[in-house]
Amino acid sequence: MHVVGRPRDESREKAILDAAIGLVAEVGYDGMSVEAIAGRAGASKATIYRRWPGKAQLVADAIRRLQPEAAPEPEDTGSLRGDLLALTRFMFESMGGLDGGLLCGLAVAVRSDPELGRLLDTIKRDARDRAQSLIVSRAKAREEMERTADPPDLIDVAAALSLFHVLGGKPLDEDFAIYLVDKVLLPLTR
Amino acid sequence: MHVVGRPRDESREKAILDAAIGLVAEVGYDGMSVEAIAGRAGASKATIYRRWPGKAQLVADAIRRLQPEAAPEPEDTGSLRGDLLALTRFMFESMGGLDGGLLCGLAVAVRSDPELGRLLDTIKRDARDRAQSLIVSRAKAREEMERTADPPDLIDVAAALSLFHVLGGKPLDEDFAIYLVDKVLLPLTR
Amino acid sequence: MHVVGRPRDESREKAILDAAIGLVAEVGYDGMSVEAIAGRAGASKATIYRRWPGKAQLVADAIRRLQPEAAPEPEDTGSLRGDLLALTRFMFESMGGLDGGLLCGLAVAVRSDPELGRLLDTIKRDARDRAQSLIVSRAKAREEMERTADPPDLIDVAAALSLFHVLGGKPLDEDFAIYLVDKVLLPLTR
Amino acid sequence: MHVVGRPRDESREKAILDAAIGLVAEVGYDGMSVEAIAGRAGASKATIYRRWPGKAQLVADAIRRLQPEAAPEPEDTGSLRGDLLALTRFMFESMGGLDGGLLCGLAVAVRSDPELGRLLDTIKRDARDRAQSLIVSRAKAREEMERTADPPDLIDVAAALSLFHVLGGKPLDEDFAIYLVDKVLLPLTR
DNA sequence: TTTTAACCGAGACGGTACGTCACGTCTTGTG
DNA sequence: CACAAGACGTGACGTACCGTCTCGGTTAAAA
Repeated sequence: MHVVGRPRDESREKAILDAAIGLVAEVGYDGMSVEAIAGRAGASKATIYRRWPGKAQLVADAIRRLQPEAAPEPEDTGSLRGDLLALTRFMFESMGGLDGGLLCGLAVAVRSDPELGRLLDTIKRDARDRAQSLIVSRAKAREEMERTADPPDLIDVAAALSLFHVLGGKPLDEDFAIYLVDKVLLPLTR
Repeated sequence: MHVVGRPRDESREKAILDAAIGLVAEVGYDGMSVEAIAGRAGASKATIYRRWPGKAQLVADAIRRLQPEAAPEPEDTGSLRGDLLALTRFMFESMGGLDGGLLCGLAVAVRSDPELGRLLDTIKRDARDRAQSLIVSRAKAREEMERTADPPDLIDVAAALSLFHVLGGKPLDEDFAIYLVDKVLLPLTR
Repeated sequence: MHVVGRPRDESREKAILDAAIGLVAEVGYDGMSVEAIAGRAGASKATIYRRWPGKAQLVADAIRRLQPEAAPEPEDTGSLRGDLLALTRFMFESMGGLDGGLLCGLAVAVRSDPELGRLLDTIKRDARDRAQSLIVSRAKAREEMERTADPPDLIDVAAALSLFHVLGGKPLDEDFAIYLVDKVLLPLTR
Repeated sequence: MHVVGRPRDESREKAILDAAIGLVAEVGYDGMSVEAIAGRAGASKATIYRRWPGKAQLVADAIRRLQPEAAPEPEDTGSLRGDLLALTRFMFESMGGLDGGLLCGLAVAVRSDPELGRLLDTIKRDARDRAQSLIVSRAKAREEMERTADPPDLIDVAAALSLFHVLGGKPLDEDFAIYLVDKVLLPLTR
């Protein structure tokens, strides 16, 4: 362990990740260069490579940071449909930055950083564990669902369809949210 | 239109696309070089760049070719569940090549060739128009579905979940097909 | 020997050589392409390669054509100095096109066509054989030179200095002609 | 001016120029590739293109380096003829590498680097300023030349004739040196 | 008159070099 | 030590040119 020498300037990390996120969104994974990240962050390549093993891992980390550290407690809207809509809208928001370009970065980065492969899980895992069970139990309490119902992972379905939607170049708007809830999620609870 | 000059050797196109597909599958989009494609195809870079504007578009085209030109008539298995399973298995097969590496190629290529964005549509469009309506009408005839039922685009849902599944690094196996049909597709028909 | 088939269109040769000369003068040997020659001549590459083995030989041929087929009888100006000046001016004229660009073409072409190496001889050979002896004998008749004088090849010297001059980027103007005659050629006759 | 950053490794320059000279001599300007220079120098194309704008300028620089930085003091041989012969032999030596291939490189490079056009001057400028005046003043002291004599630039003449000679494919040997001195240079001093 | 064979323009082909750019490593001086 | 700056080797990119080839079409001598 090193006990002497100049300590790392932890502010660099944020600057670099912010620059990376911005560039992924603007020009995509392939269109950006590590040099551009360094330039925008006012950092140097040496600093970047001292902290991350490569471009892919850096971008992976940057995307990871995009996810909210703590999904807020899903609010109780009073109905299953309302809860699902709120969940969908929240997911849209947290995927907001994930337009085509960012997803490409993700898809590529996933190759070099298998651990990032679980990011897609993470997008929904917390939500599922803390949201789905809550929403479902509320719905059962309201007797909107049968006690014995065992729906599939709704968040999986919602995330998958949203990803598919956005990959096709279409926007994650209210129309799609309503379609998603009324034609897919809600029927799956019955 | 050009009326004179040496005509293009159309056999080159197939050779080049085959080489591209092979390399995407073996080393991934980033790991392959245009020169390697040319070498494997017994072609020259000039020939490649005469036909495609760049690497991304070439790979996009190559992936496009993977799709079956004509989806076969979906067989009548005698039950809605059987039909859906057959459809799912067929889709898995036609997505077979789309492992992680290939999907990365796709994800990157999609950026430079918006038209490829509609590939995801194409994966299912024909199938939907000729399969979903057939399967649904058969199911209604068998009285497995209500006459008035209007399920969402089942193929959309199936494709989206499959893509999501494979992006997470998991295989498109029989277990997942059964989960997909029994927990998602079939419930959506009710 | 072929006795049947369409005979060559001899007009193509001139068109191609003219185009080649023009391009050498405009953009230099390296800056021009065989395709550009073909385009400017309204010809095709096949026609060019049917007649010349390569670019260097074509350019060599084109430069060769620049030389006058027959040097005119050098006029008798009444004095040795006048004769030498006239000779020098004539040489400048016949080297007129040989600016830097053209000389580069020549220098490169000479490598691939040793026969062209003798072009530099040709620039002066005829002149020497038919001019130097004439000028010298006239001068001896006028008693401007001793009967026994045996000057070096004046045209060699004139050509070499002119080439050197032009390679340095300086123009073959009247000032240089007078310098050449008064400071070099004339002294060599004494 | 840059005050920070890794300084250039000046040893690379020599390695690259040496490699370039070697290749020009071996295969000629056209026959060599920048990649070959890089390979032989143990350098990379990036390093080459960071220092020179292109192949022509690199070769120009390499040829420039061929010239001796400091022409040695011309020795006093005791006679004008001896001094001129010594000068001629020295010039032959310093032009030694300038065979056909190297001259082609020069001729081409001259186009892209006008400053190199003055290389031909440099071949002789120093020599003239420090040698011609010395040789001439010695000759005048020995009363081999008239005090009032004002010969042309002998080194110009010698260099021009030598260049012309070598361009014609003929060697710069002792025979030519003697011809040059006895038939041209010496007569010009009278 | 028909055949025949070489010519012509256009332009695709395999190759090879060009000059650019990015990656990830390294080597400076400064704090 | 960390850091900014930036040179380094490596290697892919996309462009341009070379010299060859294959087309459809033309032209004149031979049959």
